[in-house]
Amino acid sequence: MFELDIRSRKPIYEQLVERLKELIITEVLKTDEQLPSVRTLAQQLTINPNTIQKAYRELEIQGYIYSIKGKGSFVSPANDSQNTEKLLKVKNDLMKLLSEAMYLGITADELIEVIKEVHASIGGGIENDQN
Amino acid sequence: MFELDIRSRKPIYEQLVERLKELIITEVLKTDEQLPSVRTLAQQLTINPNTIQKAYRELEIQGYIYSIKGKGSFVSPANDSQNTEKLLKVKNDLMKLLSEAMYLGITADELIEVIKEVHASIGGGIENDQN
Amino acid sequence: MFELDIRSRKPIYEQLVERLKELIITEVLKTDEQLPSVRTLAQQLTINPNTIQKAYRELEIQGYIYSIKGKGSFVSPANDSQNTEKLLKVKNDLMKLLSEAMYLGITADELIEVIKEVHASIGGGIENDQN
Amino acid sequence: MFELDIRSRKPIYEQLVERLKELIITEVLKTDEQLPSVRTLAQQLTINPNTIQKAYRELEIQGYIYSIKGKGSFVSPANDSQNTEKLLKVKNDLMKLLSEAMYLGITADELIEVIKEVHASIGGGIENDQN
DNA sequence: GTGGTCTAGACCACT
DNA sequence: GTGGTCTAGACCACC
Repeated sequence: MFELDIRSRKPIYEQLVERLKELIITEVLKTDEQLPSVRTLAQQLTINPNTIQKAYRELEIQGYIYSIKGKGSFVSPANDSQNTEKLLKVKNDLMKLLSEAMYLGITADELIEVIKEVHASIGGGIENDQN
Repeated sequence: MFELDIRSRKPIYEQLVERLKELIITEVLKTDEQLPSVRTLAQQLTINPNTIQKAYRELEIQGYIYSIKGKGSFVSPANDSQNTEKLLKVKNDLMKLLSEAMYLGITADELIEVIKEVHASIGGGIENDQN
Repeated sequence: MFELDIRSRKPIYEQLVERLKELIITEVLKTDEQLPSVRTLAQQLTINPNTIQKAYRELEIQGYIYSIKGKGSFVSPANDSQNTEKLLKVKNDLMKLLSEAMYLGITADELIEVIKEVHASIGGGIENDQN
Repeated sequence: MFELDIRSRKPIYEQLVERLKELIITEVLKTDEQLPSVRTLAQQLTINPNTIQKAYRELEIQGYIYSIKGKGSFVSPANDSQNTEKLLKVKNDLMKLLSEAMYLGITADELIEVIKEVHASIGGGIENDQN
């Protein structure tokens, strides 16, 4: 469920935040569902509880979850602004990466192929025009 | 020309690398053109020369520039030998990012728009659709 | 353990990189084993920590070690994904060097001897001749 | 005749030294043959005369050439110790590179192939066993 | 405690 | 004057 890469240069807590965001956005974790407790998760992932704490705090700040003292942490109701904000960021990143790919000489065919591959592996989620 | 955010969590040298890459990709800086000298740029940005050094070194490793002791730093030609492997990496990143975008529900129209925008800002470098 | 020549024309950090690579290749330092901390090693060698840093960073780029903030630096597993391209580069270098050796009149016997020596000091890692 | 790589990280004068050594060892430049004058070569390669000077001085120190004031620079008589010394260095480098290749998992077959390729492109210069 | 970034200032090698 | 290396010492982020 959580594929943490201990060797990555990206801090563990950031990996956790990203992964949990993804689970929330894709609604694997549904609104008001309880997240695993800090200690449980720490034990499961053999990771320092402080690290989990930090991830949860970050998620709370960003509005993805809310915590109730003595009870635990829960998924916040979906918020459109979250999604659109993220989409904007992703589109921006996409532009940067596309620029780089084009500079390096990616061909239109290759580009199409990449898109098709992704499209197949996801299986829709993108409205397609004619196929 | 260089908008550095000294307070950002992103290290200054990384910001520099990104910005310079952008200038090279968009061909504001052209092949074999000389970059500002380490010291000059350092003075201009009121930043330590070592920091500029680090950025230039990183760009050299990534193949975007080459430096010659006693002469200066210059933009590498776009079609280098190591390009193939770099393209492979970028294509991989592209797939990840596209997956994410599709998960978040990017529409085909938006995607096309992004591609067109990039295409316009670079001005070819990708074999195109209808000429 | 580390014989650094402070007077050599070769930068200290490069000497460090070479030496550490050697230790990793000969498996004196084994996969996931922790390297001495930047500060510790700096003190031991009476060298500035930044210099050690630079060496470690270089080794990380080359894929021989990985570093985790707050934890330390560790030996990367030998068979990494990026291995193929590295092998290609090394094979190329090997060809150049072999050409030079042959020009200088190295004999087949000497060549075989070199290969055997290396083979012995590593102890396999190459599928071998007769077993 | 001189393929200098202006973009290489290796200083130009070193490239010159290496190239000239090679020409002398392979006897393209024969004993007591006159080398091109500093100015001529500088003009030919569109390089600063000082750089040529430095290369010639280095070659003189290493005993590959001798200079006569007012006449020019000439190839020194072949010296066995030069060759053997260089061979030793090359063998050492070969060992390092082979170690690395093996660590990266080069197979015996690949190694043999590399050797054969070089052998073919040189066309002997190595005493061969059976073919 | 660990790695990572940055500064200020020095020195060297190369052109 | 250029890039490149090194030091001494500071501060931050992470675990």
